This record gives sequence, C-alpha cells and structure tokens, in this order.
Amino acid sequence: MAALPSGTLGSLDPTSDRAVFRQIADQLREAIDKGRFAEGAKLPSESELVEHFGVSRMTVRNALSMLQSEGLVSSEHGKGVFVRPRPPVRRLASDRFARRHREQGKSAFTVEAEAAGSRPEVDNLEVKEERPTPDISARLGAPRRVLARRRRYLLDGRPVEFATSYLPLDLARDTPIAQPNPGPGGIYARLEELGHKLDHFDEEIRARMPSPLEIKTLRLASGVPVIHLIRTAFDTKGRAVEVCDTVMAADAYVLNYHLPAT
Amino acid sequence: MAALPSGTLGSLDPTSDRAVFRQIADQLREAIDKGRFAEGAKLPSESELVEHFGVSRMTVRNALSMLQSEGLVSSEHGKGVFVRPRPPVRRLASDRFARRHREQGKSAFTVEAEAAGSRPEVDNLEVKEERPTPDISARLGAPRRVLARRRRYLLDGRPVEFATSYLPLDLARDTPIAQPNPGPGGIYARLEELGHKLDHFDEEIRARMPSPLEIKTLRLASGVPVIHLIRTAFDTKGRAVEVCDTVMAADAYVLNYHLPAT
DNA sequence: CGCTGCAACTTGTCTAGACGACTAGATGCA
DNA sequence: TGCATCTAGTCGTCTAGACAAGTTGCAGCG
Repeated sequence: MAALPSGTLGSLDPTSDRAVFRQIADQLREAIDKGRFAEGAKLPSESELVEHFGVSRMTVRNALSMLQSEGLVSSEHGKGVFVRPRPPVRRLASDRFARRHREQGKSAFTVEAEAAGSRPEVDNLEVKEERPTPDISARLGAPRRVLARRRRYLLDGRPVEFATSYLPLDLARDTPIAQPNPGPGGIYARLEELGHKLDHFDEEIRARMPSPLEIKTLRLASGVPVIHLIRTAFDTKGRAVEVCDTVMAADAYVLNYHLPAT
Repeated sequence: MAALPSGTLGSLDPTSDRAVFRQIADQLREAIDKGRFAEGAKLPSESELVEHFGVSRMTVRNALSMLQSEGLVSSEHGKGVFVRPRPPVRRLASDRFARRHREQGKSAFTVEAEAAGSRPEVDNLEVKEERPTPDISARLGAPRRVLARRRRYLLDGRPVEFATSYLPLDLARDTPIAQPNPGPGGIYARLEELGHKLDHFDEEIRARMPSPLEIKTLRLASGVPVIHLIRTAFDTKGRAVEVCDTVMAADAYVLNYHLPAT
C-alpha cells in the first residue's frame, strides 16, 4: 500500500461540526474540481484514505458514495475509484425535424452521428400494436389502439437514448409506418405522404433520476439523471398524429431551442 | 417496536445472487410503486426492517440510501423515512417571453405563480459589475465587463430556481437595468426601450446532479437533479444582448417547447 | 392548567472486523 | 514462447455494536 502523495489532501478538523465523512468528501471534491485529480484519474484507494485520515473503512466508503451519487466519480470493482470522464455530448437542435433534414435515405440520428465522427447504432427495434396508457391516449385524442415503435440508440457502443413512438392505429395500420424500417426520411416523411402534413411539434421536458430498468437499458453510472422528453406531432388539421416518448442519458445530451421573440 | 403489517413486504431469497440490500430496496421500491406506501407515508423504521428481514442495521440503511439517491424517499432525522411527495410543478411555456406577457407591472414569475395559486417570492437580489467568465464572455461577444443580476425564486417558501443575467456593461450601465428593480416588464422591456428590439432567444438545456452549493441554495433533497438552462437573447441586429444562466430544481419544473414543422 | 423534563423512538455517525469477488501483474511450468 | 496459476490489491457486502442527536408524547411538578 503506497503512501498518499503529500499535499494532495489535507487533514480533518476535529473541532468542526461537519461529519467526518463529509469533510473527506469535501476534500476529494475540491481536489477534483481544482484538477488535482484529472478526468479518468484514479483516486487513492480506500485503504490509502483510511490510513491518511485515520478513520475506519466504512467512513471512507460513505464519503466516496456521496461523490458517486453526485456523479463525480465512479467505482470499478477490483480496480479503483475514478474521476468520471465527461462523455461527448450530443446536441439536439430545435430544427432537427425540419423537412430539409428528411431528404436523405438514412435516419437523422445516423446522419448526425456520422457527421460528428461517432459510430451510430439502433437496436431493440420492436413494432407492435397496443392499448395506449391513459397519458398517451389523452395526448393522441383517445384512440382505442395504437402502433408502438420502440428503439434504442447507441453511439460508439454506448446506449444514449431509448424512445417509443405511438401512432393511432387507424392511421398507421397497413402503411410503411408499421414496417420495421419505414423508409427514407422516417415516419414523419411517411405521415406527410399519407396526407398528414405536419404543422408543429410540442415538446415536454423533465429531468429525474432513472428507474432500475432505465439504468440497465442505458447502462447508466450512478449519479447520472435522465432527461425525459415527450414530443407530440400535430398535422395542419390540428390532429395529434404521433407521440414520441424519449428517455436520454443526461450526461450525453444538450438540448438546444430557438425561440422567436414574437 | 411494533411488528410490520403482514403482507406489505415479502422475505429474502437466500439463493439469489442479488445482494441482500438490493433485494430489500427492490421490495420497498415495488411496494411504493404499487401504492402500498402512499406519497408522504412513513416507511417502516430501520429497526422494524432489521427485525423483519433478519439483517443488520447497516444492510437496511444501505437499501434505504439506494432509494434515497433514486429520489424515491427522503429521511428526516428523528422522525423516519418517508415516500417523497411530488411537489407541484411549474410549467414553462416557450412563449413565456412574448411581448404580450410584458405588459403587466409585475414580473412574469409573480404573475404566473399567482395565477397558479402559489405565493411567489424573489430574494438574494444582487446587481453588480463583474469580469465575465470565458463562457459568458464568448456568448456575449467578448465584452470586457458585464452587469450581473442574480436572484432566487421561491414558491410557497420553497426555493425552486436561481438565475443570473449577464449584460454587456456598455449596454446596461446607467440605465434602469442596473437598478435592483428594473421596472415593469423587466429587463427585456428596458432593452427594447433602449433600442435593442429583441429578435430571438437561444436556449441550451442540460440536466445533472447539483453541486453542494446548489443543494444548499435550492434546499434540494438527495436524489433530485437540476435542470441547467442557459438562454441568450439576440436583438434584431444579431447582437447577443443578454445571457441568463438558470439552475432549477428538476422536480419542480416541466419545460414546454413549441416547434413549428417548417 | 401550563410547563418542564424525562423516556422512548427515530435517524446520523462511526468503529473494527470478516469474507467474497474481481483485476492485474508476477511467477512458474510446459 | 505461451499459458495457467498464484498473489497482492482493489472494491462489494455484511455483521454487531456504540454513542450522538432530533422528535414526540407523557408523566409529574409548580
């Protein structure tokens, strides 16, 4: 067990009211913020911290688990605790559904990812008919049944988002939309071909901690929230023709919106 | 120490690979999801869980701290662990900066909160001149100095958001914008009076776990992320006239955006 | 009646130790 | 050389206990 490089971490203040494990977390947090531990760098091991601060192992682990739920570090069994690197983020522009982006044969996700130098993948493709949940039903104007299209998106092998599109079944049945691959330009291009000229989208954004299923599906580290986006597409007659429910790893996304000042 | 109501929680599977504290967390999570513990209800105490599952207290605490960092429950010293109630959310519409909302004498936040039946407050008002950070500087076209306006917003006594507006100093100095209260319609109304007719806003949205300062300022429970919104306002000449950096308690907000299909 | 203070119960913090499981590098054998 | 094995180091899980500190309700006192 190597000694800690001197000067990296200070010592505890026994007169402080602040709990010992919080003081240790504070010191590690400050060291990370100031760059004394770089992104991806290994923190001192638990036993080194135990020796340095003269506390028991559970106290050190308590401090580390604080940093972990803050998203600052992540631990790897058998290896150590590491400063969590910031993954490259995907920027979503508010014009990403503009018609001009629908010309290509590939999906918007694929085009954009390749332009950014990443390797895109789409998996978990599932297309099926369902009874809508009350929420989806209300957004779509209470259809009895809907077509649900589910998929997961990955960048360079890392899952970043999964999404389900819901369409009223009377609108989508026996059309290319019900096929696994709906063809160039995606389902929005198909909807317009079917006479549903798109007028506008409403997006609803929340952020929260992920459910266990979401942690598994997106392989999320602890301390990473998700962005939950629900988009409803309306045609020029004012009918809601699609609802897309998307859950994104928050550390992989920045959303951009352009608002006219009217 | 009262016995646990029978049937609320099951027992452990000793043959399972899943760690004991995870099994306990799973059972509590399921019970909460299924409504067997209502919002705001008290969970069984640690000693009751210790007795029920026949494990040590640290194992129970480990399970509870999982649920806490998921945002499902929050503990109160001396009282117990409670299912976290969902606070009322504030919806932000994408037209919230439209000129028509600027007519009133009160701020948009105040008007909207009172319409929703809440008691709004604004505090921590601070207006000062500063040297901009590199990021703010780049967004504002590299001014040497900026005017910073900081404030915190509360609903019914609960802090929900704090924000800082940055304006190039040459534009804001010796104007009502540099006053603590900039007058009816806020700084956007003043900017237009000064000849900077607003053209559009760009908003950039991220979600992440809060820093210790943000936890303190917004009095955040653990397991609650923040939404970080950076808005830049542009005038009709294409100049960035304001950058507003906002941090919101994610459990108090839903953001709504309206996107034309162009 | 009102108030104080105690008792019981709650979560918060910390200790000292044990064993398990995973990783990575060194060792030694074929 | 190539591979299997060993070993030291790491984090993961769990125990049994101690004392601190906040909350609540009640008994008893003035």
